[in-house]
Parts: sequence; structure tokens; C-alpha cells
Amino acid sequence: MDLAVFDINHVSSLAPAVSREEAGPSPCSACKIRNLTICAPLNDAEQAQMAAIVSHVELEGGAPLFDEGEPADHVYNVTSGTLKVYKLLPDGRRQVTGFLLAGDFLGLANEDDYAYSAEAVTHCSLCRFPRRKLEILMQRFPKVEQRLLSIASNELAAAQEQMLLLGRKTAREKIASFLLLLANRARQRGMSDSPVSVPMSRTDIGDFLGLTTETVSRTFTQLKQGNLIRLLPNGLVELSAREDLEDIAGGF
Amino acid sequence: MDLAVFDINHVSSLAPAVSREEAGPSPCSACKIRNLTICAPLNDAEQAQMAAIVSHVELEGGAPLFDEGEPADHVYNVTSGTLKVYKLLPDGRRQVTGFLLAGDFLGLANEDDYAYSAEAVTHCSLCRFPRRKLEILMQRFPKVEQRLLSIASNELAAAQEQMLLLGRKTAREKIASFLLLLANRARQRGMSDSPVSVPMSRTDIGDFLGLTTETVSRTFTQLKQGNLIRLLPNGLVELSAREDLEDIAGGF
DNA sequence: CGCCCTCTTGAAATTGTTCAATAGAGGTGG
DNA sequence: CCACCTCTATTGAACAATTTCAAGAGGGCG
Repeated sequence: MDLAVFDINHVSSLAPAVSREEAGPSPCSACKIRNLTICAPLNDAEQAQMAAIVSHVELEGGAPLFDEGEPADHVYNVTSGTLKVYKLLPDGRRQVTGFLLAGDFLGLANEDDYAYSAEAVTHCSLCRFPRRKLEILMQRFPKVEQRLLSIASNELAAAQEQMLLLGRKTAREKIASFLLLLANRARQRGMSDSPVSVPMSRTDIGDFLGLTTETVSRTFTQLKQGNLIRLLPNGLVELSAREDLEDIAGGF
Repeated sequence: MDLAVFDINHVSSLAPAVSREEAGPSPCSACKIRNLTICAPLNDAEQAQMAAIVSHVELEGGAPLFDEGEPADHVYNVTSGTLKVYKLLPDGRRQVTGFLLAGDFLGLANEDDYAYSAEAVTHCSLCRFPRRKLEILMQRFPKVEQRLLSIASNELAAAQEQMLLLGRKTAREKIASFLLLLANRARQRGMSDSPVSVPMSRTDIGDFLGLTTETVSRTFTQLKQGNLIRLLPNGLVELSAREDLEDIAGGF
């Protein structure tokens, strides 16, 4: 559970030339997922002002980003890798409320403190914005605030979809929905949707779907034996019969 | 399942004097829940501009407000009564994703269509805003957009809490959480939190908590027999041992 | 090569569901 | 005003899905 946080300003003071050359005048101009982020609506000049307040964070798999209850001083945009966000009950039961991929935004909080914990699943890099400074920039660029509202609306719709899954779907339906969710998100990002990468553990998947690891495992086996999926090495899953999976998932 | 929609402009053209006298120059100036709504950050002059685009809707219990998949042309603020919002699976299984009380906002959608259905539980009144016109007003009053973002953030936090409930809590914990949620929301609105009003059916409660009506009923009975609650007439529930309920609910 | 951790598989136990029947509450019409 | 009708809530018993407990298999890393 090592935490590895690198501030790009710090790094570049050690090796500025390399950092600058790799990234160009501003690392943001090379950002491949800009259109997914809160920076999407900004032109180059405006984006430079965002770049002025951003720092860069790298996490290795398993490293925490922040914990529920900590002061919510920063918000983040994922630039690569996968994270999970989760909430705990007093006795340790856990609900993973989401997995975050490149382009996803996290840290939105209305209260002073984070309402959930965030932890890297794989090696991740993120852009970090001080919340205060971002709020000031948002007053200058209402487009960013609109973008954030748009992101929040999308997350809300996804949360409602997840409530439907948690409250009303069977284990089989949950797993089918989950695989299709991952596949669709991979496709949006120009990555392979079959085989799709499933980098998180069975425990994480169970905690996301409201199941135990054993049930997740058994259900994968069951789908595999029905020739709906194939389990490949390195956490890859081939969706051999997407249509059937969609029928099982119940509309996705 | 009668739908009763009254446009306040229409009503006042029939009986303008009465309508004006009851409400004052603008019905909004008499609004008792303004501080909960999207209008909260506006001064009187600004609020008048909001009033110019608002219309008033009344629904009787059981009447639908809109259905999933309909064009999302309006957003609403509840001014009195209780509504439920829900999603359906193709075979009819239902997940109630929330109950809305006075001051609550609904209709936020990023896509063109509503992502869920909304239906009155009790007799309700709402303020209706054409989405297009509200978007224009938001550009003039960024405060409203900020307010909306703040509302969306709160809803997102509530949605995550509900995912924790749906995915990881037992029936007993779910019912305890639900009663405390209703009680807290009633208290926020200056209403009695014990006995708390529980106007929705056992089926609605079950569909909100991911349980069947039978399990809801049995769990109420069980809590009653443990002297944690008392079931009074007219859907009132006395929380006789709030501390114990909070322990059961697992932090609320 | 072996250890550790995760995943898989099996069998028993449990929670909540399903099916079925009764009780109660609210509304309607005689 | 009461009887009846209907809809919702409650209760019971059998059933099923998922969990829990337990053991073994596979895979990656030192």
C-alpha cells in the first residue's frame, strides 16, 4: 500500500528539460483525453490558465488517493489507469460505488470532506486541481462549471442505473451488466472492448455489484460454460456473445 | 391515474385577482421553501425573471409526472407533497431511486430524454421550468448554475449512500436507514420527525430498498416487536429508540 | 523452486423470496 | 349507518438464490 505522489512541478525542477520536451510547452496540449475532461470546453489560452494550477499525481496499484472523511482540498482528472471509489460500513463491509478510467473526474464534494475513499486499482496518473483555485477559475470560465454540471448529471444517471442493478438484478444479470459496462467504456476510449480488460480483483467486482467473491467467480464460470465469455490470461475477458449478454443484462 | 396539470398563467387568466391576492405580486415571494430550491441564491429582481418562466403543476397521488424515455423538456421543483422516481427493467422489476419532498429538484438530464420516471405518491404541487429557458437564465445567473451543481453534488452523495445500502445492508439495516432518512428530511423541513410520516406503500418502500413488500412488512413488525418503532394510523411511524435505530442503520 | 495470494470449487447454512391465505383499512352504495 | 367490496398490509410455510465456511488449484514473484 505504498503511496506515490509526484508533483510535476517538483519533478520538473529536478529534470525540467526532459519533462518539458516530453510534454511540449504545456503537458495539456498533448493530453489525449482532453475531450473527456473538465478542460474540454477551453481554448488553448484558457487551458494554459488551468495548466497553471494543475499538478500531476502518479499512484501505483493499491495506493490510496484519499479516504472518506478527509478534507476535500483537491479534485482530480484521471489521465491513465483505473481507480476505485468506495464507502465502508462501520464493521468493514464495503461498497465500491465506481471504477474510474482515463478522462473520469473525481473528488466532487459539496461538504468540506470527501464522502468516499479512492484507491488505485492499477498504476494510475491523474491531474490534480486545488479545489479553491478551481472554484475561482470556474467563476472566470463558466464553461467549466457547465461542464462539471454535465459530468455530475452523467454520474447521477449512472448512479441510478447502478441502483437498479444493485436493488433488482440477479448475480448473472449483474455480471453481464458489469462486463458490458466495462466494454462500453473501453470502446469510448478507443480501447479493445473484446477482449476487454478487467483489471480489478474478484473482491472489488463483488463489492461493486453487491456480491461475494465466490458468487462472482461462480458466475464467471457459469457464463464461460455457457460460451458467453472466455476468460483469457492477464485479466482479459472475451465477450463471445455480446447480444446474449445484453439480453441477460436487461438493457444496457 | 388522473393527470392534473394546471398552468398558473392559465388559472390566473380565469381568476387573476384571487390568484394574485393569495400569492402576492409573485407567488415566489411567498415561497416557504425558497432556501431549498434552485431559486435560493437569487434576489427579488432576479427571482422575478425566474417567476416569468415558471408554471405551476398539481398532481394527485398516483398521477405520473413523466416517464423514462420522454423528451426532457422541463425541470421541476417540488413545493409540497411526495413523489417517487424510478427505473424499470424490461420484465417490470422496478427500482425506486428516490423519494422527493418539498424543495427537491427533479428532471436534471444530460441527454435529451428523462432517464427515469416520476410519479406522485401524495397530492403534490411543483414549479415547472422549461429546460431551454432555464438554461438561458442560467447563463445570465451563474449563481443558479452553481446552485444546480451543488444540488447535483448532494444528490450524488446521496446516491452513493444508497448504493452502500442496496449492495451491503441487511433488510433490518435497510429499514432502519430508511426511517432515519425520512425522519432527517422531515426535520430539515420543519416537520415532525417522530412520529414521521411514511406516505408511500410497502411496495414502494421495497422497490426503494431492494426488498419485497413481504420483507418490508415483516421487518417493520420485527422492529415494532423490539420496541424500536410504533406503527400509528395514517402512515405515521414513531421512532421510539432513535439511537438504537442509528446503530442498526450503520451510520446515518 | 516454493511461497503467498487470488481464484475457483464444493457443501452447508441463511437470508430473503415466492406462493398462498388472512386481516385490516378505506371507500361506495344501498 | 352499515354492509360490502377492493386494495393494501400482514402472516405463514416452502423454496431458492446467494452467502458462509472450508478446501484445493492456479499464477506470479522472490
